[in-house]
Amino acid sequence: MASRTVLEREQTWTIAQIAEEFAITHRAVRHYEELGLISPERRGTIRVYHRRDRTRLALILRGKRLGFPLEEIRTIIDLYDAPRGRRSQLEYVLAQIDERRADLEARRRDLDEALAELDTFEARCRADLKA
Amino acid sequence: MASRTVLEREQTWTIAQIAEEFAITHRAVRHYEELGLISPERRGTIRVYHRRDRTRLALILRGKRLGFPLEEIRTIIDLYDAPRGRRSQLEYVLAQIDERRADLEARRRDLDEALAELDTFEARCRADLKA
DNA sequence: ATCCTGCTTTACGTTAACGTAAACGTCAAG
DNA sequence: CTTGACGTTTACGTTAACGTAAAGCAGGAT
Repeated sequence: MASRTVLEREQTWTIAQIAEEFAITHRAVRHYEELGLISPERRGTIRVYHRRDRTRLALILRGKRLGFPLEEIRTIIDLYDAPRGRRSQLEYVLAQIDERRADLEARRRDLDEALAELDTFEARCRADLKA
Repeated sequence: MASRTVLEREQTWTIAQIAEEFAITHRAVRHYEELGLISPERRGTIRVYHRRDRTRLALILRGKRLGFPLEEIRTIIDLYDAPRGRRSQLEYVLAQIDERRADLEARRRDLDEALAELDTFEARCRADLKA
């Protein structure tokens, strides 16, 4: 094995690696950038992705799985690294968090209801099987 | 108060009432019908909605809130009143149920993670406030 | 008879989230 | 030096889920 650089000077990734790892296309990655969801470094013309971008991508994809539109996802994840500086800002952020939480909890209620219905439905099916 | 019909001969609704009650548009209701998600009775040319349609609409809207595409929602709710007759059918349905459950549970994991992150993020904000 | 209200169909428009193709720069390997 | 392998921009295409007219029927009120 080749020796590693002793000072790991912050790892970076290419767009191909990112796409591969997150199982999406280059196009999708650039699309998220167009919408301002990520903003990779540029070395000349080429995009260079850092851990920060990967974190954001993970959040984006989870947001998608949860059914949020990309624009909304952007405002949400922007919250996370907003400059939590002035008091007014902080209070605004806290309010936003409350909204988000309410939204997510409503979804969880829906989800739990759906799961419960699945259960009772499965029970009916199993009963039919024995008959 | 006017006297009610003693034999309540199964209540029905017009498209306007349905749209109003579920807070959606006539267009959306018809759209769901085009995709085969509901199939109201026809009296002449006019659509007549029964309780069955209302049940389905509720399921549709919940599916939407959970981020499922309409086509998928259709196959799901069709399951609910599939002719649970022959054994082979039943086993197929049970398999489908398992898939659905896996899907929903994955979503719940995502959701719970998101909520957890919101919590820790809120904590950080509150800490900043005291500083 | 005519007008209004509610319902209908037909059909084109719109937004979101990419897909897909074209056309071009670049750098290391053959 | 030319050929790939990757990367880039530009731009039109596509699917989903309706929105939005346009145009017409049907039955009750005026």
